[in-house]
Amino acid sequence: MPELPEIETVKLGIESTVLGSVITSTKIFRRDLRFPVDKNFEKLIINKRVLSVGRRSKYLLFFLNKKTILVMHLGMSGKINVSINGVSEYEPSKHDHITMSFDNGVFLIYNDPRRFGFVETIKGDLADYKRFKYMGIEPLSKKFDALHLWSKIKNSSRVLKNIFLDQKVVAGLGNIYVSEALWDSQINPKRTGKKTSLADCKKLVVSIKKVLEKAIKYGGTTLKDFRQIGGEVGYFQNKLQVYGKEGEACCRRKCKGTIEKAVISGRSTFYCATCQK
DNA sequence: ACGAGAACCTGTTTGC
DNA sequence: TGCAAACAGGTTCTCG
Repeated sequence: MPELPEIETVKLGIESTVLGSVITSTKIFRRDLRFPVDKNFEKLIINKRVLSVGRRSKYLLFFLNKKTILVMHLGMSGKINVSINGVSEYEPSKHDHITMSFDNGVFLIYNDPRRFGFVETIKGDLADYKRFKYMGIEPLSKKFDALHLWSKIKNSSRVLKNIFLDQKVVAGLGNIYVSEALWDSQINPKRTGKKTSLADCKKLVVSIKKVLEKAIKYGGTTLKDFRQIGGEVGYFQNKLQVYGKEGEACCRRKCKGTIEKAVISGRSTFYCATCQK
């Protein structure tokens, strides 16, 4: 489910509710998530204050005092639900794995049916965090430009679909937004890195930023599971141009093509072979 | 050293 | 209708 825009949507929603609050209690109903929840997890976060909330790629970060960072990942099907007025008599629903109470009455529920997500804490410097060590650039950062991208891909014989799913190249794109950004650039997902020019990279960078920013503006994409923190769906699924649209007419002006689906690197990929070259 | 493919897990949709 | 297979937004591990 959640790619960069979905996590950013959650981050923006959660920030205003927990910023400056102290975690008063936490309960773990299942510890066997993608990685087992550390046995000291509760101890490590309780009585700590949220100094800020952040996001890196698809990871949600709670910067707590005493240099502790709480990391949450939502995997494919994860959700975070927040109620502002607390909850009395809480009974966990199916796939609720973790809850957290804050001193301002906020109650947070981490729910993930497939358990591909996880939570963990790290101490000290983010740069040393093992999952970020080899992670690629943030696509919405200023440093992500055509030259940067070109340097990463110009010698690669992999296809662009595959390259953009690789978090070591650009961090935060997933299966939906790769298809959308390639369509927006009019570049074929089967093109190799080697055959991608600097001028193409310019287009790709513009499209990636444009698609991600627009998706954030619309509160992310809800195909099935994704919810904003109050339970509302996102709205970007109404703005998708190719993802899930196999057999439909390409909606680019003057293009008479039809959207095709191909499995590339094991993932469904949607594109228009007529206008994406 | 790298890249493709499998694996992780549950729920829903598709096809026979 | 019923059941089995395929498929789903991500990441990590194994194997060639």
